[in-house]
Amino acid sequence: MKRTDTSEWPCTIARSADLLGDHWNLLLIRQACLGTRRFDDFQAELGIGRNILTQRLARLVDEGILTRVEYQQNPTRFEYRLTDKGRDAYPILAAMAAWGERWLIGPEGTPLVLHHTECAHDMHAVVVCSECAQPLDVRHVRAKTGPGFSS
Amino acid sequence: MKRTDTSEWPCTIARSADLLGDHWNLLLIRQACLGTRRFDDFQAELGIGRNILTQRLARLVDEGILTRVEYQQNPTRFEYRLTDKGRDAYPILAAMAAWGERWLIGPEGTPLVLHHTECAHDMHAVVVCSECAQPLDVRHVRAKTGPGFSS
DNA sequence: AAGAGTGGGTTACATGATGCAACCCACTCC
DNA sequence: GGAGTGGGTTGCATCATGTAACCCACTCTT
Repeated sequence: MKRTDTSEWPCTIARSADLLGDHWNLLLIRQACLGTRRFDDFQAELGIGRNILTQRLARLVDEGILTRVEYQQNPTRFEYRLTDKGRDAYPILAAMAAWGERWLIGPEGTPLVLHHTECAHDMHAVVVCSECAQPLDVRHVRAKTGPGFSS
Repeated sequence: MKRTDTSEWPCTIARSADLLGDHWNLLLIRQACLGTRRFDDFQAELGIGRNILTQRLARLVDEGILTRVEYQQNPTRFEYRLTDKGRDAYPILAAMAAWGERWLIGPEGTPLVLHHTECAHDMHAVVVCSECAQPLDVRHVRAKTGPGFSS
């Protein structure tokens, strides 16, 4: 049966999860953030099947994460570029990378180091509160229903 | 065929995606963060099939995100509690919620509002640089290979 | 001019993963 | 002794995936 659709649930995590709760989508956005734009490059870099890639790229374009741009005519060729919405998803990936760095790597150390060109330091992502700038901890966060809460 | 295993890739995003790139896992962690601990509660709150739930809980326990604790004998009953590793994944969910709030909701407003008890303000998550505390933007981040880079 | 790319897909097929519903079992409560 | 409760397992039909082969419109090489 079809995978459960959570995109309409009254929870922004569930809605995001409908798109981001798919490893190929996450990896495609990661690649796009790293500069990949062409069908064959995504395919070669991730080893994803071409049919699945077609399907995922279509979904991401549909959701407004990527745009399909013609970059050449005769023959017409397309490339996939991040939109603002897609670019804005990067912090989520950075947070996942930071978590993975803390919990998923062995003694060999991180495979990838992130460098922030703004401050010229190697860094990792930290998720903080928009109001007090303190790092978040589940135990200090409460969820209340908001105006858009319904079904 | 089996879904591609990315847990050994030399990229912390790919490794995290192997676990977090699954909507049920994300939603289970979310529920656990909200306080759910029992099999039947997870099942009822998410509407997930019982066989899938069994399988996912086993995986999460296996990965050290949850622990299966006996909370009663005669008959023996178990509950699932977040570990430190699991609790530490909350910021990722919070980042997803913040993104969802910006891009996935209609004019009706957010269904859920987060309240930070530390500073007593309603807030949203922001992902910043560990060194300069500025919000991250893909265009200012470069990835370099680190010590653990191999296959 | 024939043959080998290149870029971006589609098709077919075997096998895994899902959703759904029914069934189990060891208690406890009424 | 019949109805829960909590935590699962089993079976089945249908989807989604991985793999690999095939297409097509051009262009470049020999």
